[in-house]
Amino acid sequence: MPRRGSSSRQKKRPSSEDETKSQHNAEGSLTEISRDAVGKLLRRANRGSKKKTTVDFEPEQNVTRVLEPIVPPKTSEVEHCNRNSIGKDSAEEKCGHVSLDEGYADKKEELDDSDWEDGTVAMDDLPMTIELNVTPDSSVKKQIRRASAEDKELAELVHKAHLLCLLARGRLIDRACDDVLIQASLLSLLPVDLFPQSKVTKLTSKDLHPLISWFHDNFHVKNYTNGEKSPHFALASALELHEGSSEEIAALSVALFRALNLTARFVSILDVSPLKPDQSFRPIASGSSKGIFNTSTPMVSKQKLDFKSPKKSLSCKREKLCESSLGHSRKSKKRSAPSDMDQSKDPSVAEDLDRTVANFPTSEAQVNDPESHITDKSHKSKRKGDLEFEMQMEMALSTTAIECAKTKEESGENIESSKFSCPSKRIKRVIGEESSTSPQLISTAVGSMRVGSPLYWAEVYCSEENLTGKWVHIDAVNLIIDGEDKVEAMVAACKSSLRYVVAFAGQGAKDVTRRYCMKWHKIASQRVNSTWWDSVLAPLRNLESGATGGVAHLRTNQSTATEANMNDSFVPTRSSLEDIELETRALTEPLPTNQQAYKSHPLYAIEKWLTKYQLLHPKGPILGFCSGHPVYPRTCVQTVMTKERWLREGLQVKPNENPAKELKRPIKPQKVQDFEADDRDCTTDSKENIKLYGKWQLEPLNLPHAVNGIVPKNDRGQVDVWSEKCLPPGTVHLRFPRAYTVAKRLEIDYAPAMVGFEFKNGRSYPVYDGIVVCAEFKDTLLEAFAEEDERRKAEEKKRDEAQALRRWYQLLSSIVTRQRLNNRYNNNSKSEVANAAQDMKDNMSNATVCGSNDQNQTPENHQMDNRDTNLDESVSTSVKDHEHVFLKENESFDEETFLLTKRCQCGFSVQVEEL
DNA sequence: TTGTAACAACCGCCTTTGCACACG
DNA sequence: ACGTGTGCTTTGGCGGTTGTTACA
Repeated sequence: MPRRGSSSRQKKRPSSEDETKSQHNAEGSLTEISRDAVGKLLRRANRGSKKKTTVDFEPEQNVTRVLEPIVPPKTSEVEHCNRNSIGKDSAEEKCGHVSLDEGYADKKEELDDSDWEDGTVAMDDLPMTIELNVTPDSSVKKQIRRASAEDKELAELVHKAHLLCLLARGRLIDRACDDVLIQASLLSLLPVDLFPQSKVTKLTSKDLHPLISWFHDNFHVKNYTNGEKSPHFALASALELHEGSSEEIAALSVALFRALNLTARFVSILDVSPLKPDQSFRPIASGSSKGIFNTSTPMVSKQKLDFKSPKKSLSCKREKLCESSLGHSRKSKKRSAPSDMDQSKDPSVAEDLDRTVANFPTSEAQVNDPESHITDKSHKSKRKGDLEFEMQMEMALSTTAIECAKTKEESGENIESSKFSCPSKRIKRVIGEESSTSPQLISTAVGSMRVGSPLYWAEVYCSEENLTGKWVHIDAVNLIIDGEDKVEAMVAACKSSLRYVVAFAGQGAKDVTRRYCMKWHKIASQRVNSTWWDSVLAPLRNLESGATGGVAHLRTNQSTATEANMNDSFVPTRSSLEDIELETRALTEPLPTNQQAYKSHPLYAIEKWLTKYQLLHPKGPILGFCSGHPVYPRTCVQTVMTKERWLREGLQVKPNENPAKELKRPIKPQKVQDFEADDRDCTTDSKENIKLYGKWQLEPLNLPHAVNGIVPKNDRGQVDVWSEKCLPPGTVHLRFPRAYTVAKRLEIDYAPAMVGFEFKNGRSYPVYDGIVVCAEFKDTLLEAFAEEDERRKAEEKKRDEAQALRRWYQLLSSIVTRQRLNNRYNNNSKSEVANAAQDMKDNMSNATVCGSNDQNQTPENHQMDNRDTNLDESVSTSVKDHEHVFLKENESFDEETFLLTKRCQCGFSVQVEEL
C-alpha cells in the first residue's frame, strides 16, 4: 500500500513542476531558466537527504505491530531501537523519545504526505513496542532507488552546464595560447637549431620530435594548480617557473607551435559530469578537491611520481642495460619508437630521469609539502598498498629488465607505450600483435585509482603527413607524438570513458572525439543529444575552421582520382577534409564482439535485438557474425506500422500488399462482452493479429474527393485530421468554435474533425476541434460565422449591461428602502447613506441618459429611469438641513478603477462608478 | 578477475473512439 | 425536450535501463 502511494506521488510531482517550468520557459528569460535549474538542484539536494532517511527506515515495513507512526530518527538510532527493542525497556523508552526528537519538525511534512493509516496515538503514557521479524542481515540489504525522470532531467542539465563551462574554459586557454608575449618568451627560450622554420610548409610529425623533446625536457608538470589565476597569468607563471599543471604545459606547447607559425590546436577531453543520474562522477585526474568545475588538476600527480617514476627510472636503467647488453637494438624499432628512444637517450632526459629517480625515495618525505597536499590525501588512504605495490613493481621490473628489453625488441614495442601504462597489480600484455595498430601495453588501473590519464594535448597540422595533410596528436607532457589511437585505451585504463574531445583554435572549437574514439557506440549513449551539441558548437566550429582552415595542399604524386577532384569546383579545405576523415572513421567502426552492443548500434544490427515494430528489409548483406547471429547494416532496419498509423503520416498501403509482419494482438482484459467475442477470436486468426506494413509498401494517401458538397467521412462519420495531409481533397478544416452550429443552420454538409486523443481516467477519448467542410462553402461559412459572432457578441454585451443595470437598481432600491425606514422610525438621524444613494442615483441617471443616446437603450432602461425619478423625490425630501453640493472642480476621477470621487464643501465625499 | 548473457525489476511512454447527469 | 457542459476515474503492455547472477 504505502509503496503504491508513494510511487504515485513521485509520478505526480514532476508534472506539476513541469508546468511551472514551462511557465518559466514561456517567459523565456535566461535568468529564470537558470533559476529554475538551480532550484531543481537544491530541491534535489533536499529531497536526497530526506530520501536517505526514508530508505534507511525501510525495515519498518516488516514491523508486525505499529502503535504509533514513528518519525524516522537518525539511522543509527533506528537500528539501535530495532535491534534492542524486544524485551528491553530502556531501549523502548529511547525509541519513544527519539520519535519526538528534533527531527520531528523536519520530517513532519513527509509524514503528512505519507500513507500511514490514521490511528490512536499513545504518545506519553504507553511505552511503545515494536516487534521485528527481520534479521539484521535483511535490514542491511541495499535499497535501490532508480532514477526518476526528474533526476534524469537534472543530470542532463548539469551535464550541459558543465559542458558549456568546460567549453568556455577551453576557449580561454586557447586565447591565452595566442598571447604574443608568451609566444615570444617561448621562442626566446628555444635553441636556434630546433627552429623547424624550413619545414613549416612541408611538415611531418617526425620534424617535430626534437622540438617536443626539448619542450618535454624543459617544462614539467607539477601537481598543484595555479588557483584562480587567469589563464594568461597562469601560462605566464608556468612559463617562468618551467612547470605548471598539465593543462598549462599542454597550452604552452600549443603556444610554442603557434609561435613557430605551425597550425596548432589546444585539445582537451571535456571530463564532464555524467549525463545519467546516479553515476558517481570523479574527474579523470581525481587529485583535485575543487569540485566538478575544476578538472584542470594536474594529471601527473604525485601518484605518477610514485608509480611512474620507478618505471621510468627502471626503464632508464633498462635502457642502460639494453645499451650495454644489446648495443643498438633501438634502431630496429618502428615508426615513432625510435624518436622516443632518442628522447630517452637525450642527455637532458637522462638527467631528468636520474633526478626523478633521486626524488623517488624521498616521496615519503614530501608528504608535508604544501604543494603536494592534494595527492597526499589519496596517498594516505592507499599508502600501505601503494608501497607494497611499488616494491613489487620495482622487484618485478628489475628482475625482468633484460627480458623486457628483449621482448620490446622482438615485438617492436616502444617506450612510449610503456609510458602509458598505469601502475597495476595486473599488467596485461598482449604480445605478438602489430604495435602500430593498437596499443600494446595497456595496464588496467587498480580499483578506484585513476592516474596518468591524458586530459590535454596539442594537435599540429602536418601538411606532409598524409596524402592531404593530417592533424597530428602531440602530447608534449607525456612525450607522445601521433598517438591518437592510444588515448582511448589510456583513458579506459583509468576507469573513465572519453566522451568529448574538443579541439580549440581561434576562439572556436571543434569536436574531434571521433579521431580518438575507436568504439563510438560505447560512448554515444553517454553524450548529450547531438542536436543540442551541434547547435552549441556550430558558431565555434566556424571560428575554428576560420583559424585553422585554409585550402589543403594536395601532394603532387596523388592518384588520378584526386586529380579529378582538383579539377572539380570543390576545393577541399582542411576543415572539410577533416570532416570527411572523421566521418569515415564513423562508418568504418569494427563490429562489436558482444551482442548487446548491437541493441543500439548506429551502424550494425542483429535481428535478435530488433523491436516488435522493426524489420530487416532487405535482409542483407550480412556483414559478419556475432555469437552466431548474422550482423546486418543498420540501414536495413525498417520501421513497420499499422495502416492507421501510416495514415497519420499521410501514407497508405499499396493495393495487394501483404503485411510485412504480423503481431499477435495483446490480450486485454475487457468487459463481459469479450466472452462472446472469445469464440470468434479463436476461429478467426486475422482478427487477432496486428498487420504491419513497411515504408516500401506505401504510397501517398489517396482519399476520396469531396463530391457535390458532401464530405467523405470515415466509418465513424468523422474525418481524422492528424495533419493537413489527412484532409480529403476538396475539403477544408475550419477550427473556429461552434462551427458546426453555423454549418447546421446553413444546411451545409460537414464532418467533425477529430484531431487526436486525450488520455485520462484510464481510457482515451477523441478530441474534436472544428469541422471539415467542402472548400466551396468555406467563405460562406466564415461570413456567416463572422455575422453570427458579431450578433452573439452584441447580445452578450446587451445582456451584461442589462444585468448591470438590474444590479444597480437592486442596490439603490435597498438603500432607499433603508433610508425610508430610517426616516419613518428614526426621523432625526440623517444618514449620509441617503446622500450617497442620492448621489449615486444622480450618477446613474446621468449614465442612463448618456446610454439613452446609445442605440442599446432598452424599454427596461426607460422603465428604470421612471423609477429613478420617483426615487429622486423620496431621497431629496428626506435631506433637509443641508443639501450637499458637488462642484465639478472638487471632483477627481481615477482612471484605473473608473471611480469618480465627488466632494461637498462640508467635507463629505462619495465615490461613484461611471457606467 | 573480468566480460558476457540472461534474467528480473523498475520506470515511463504509449495506448487511443463514453456516459450520466445537471443546467439553461 | 433538447443542447451543452462537466465530471467521472485512475490501464496495462512494452521498450529501455539497470542490477544481479551464473558462467566461461
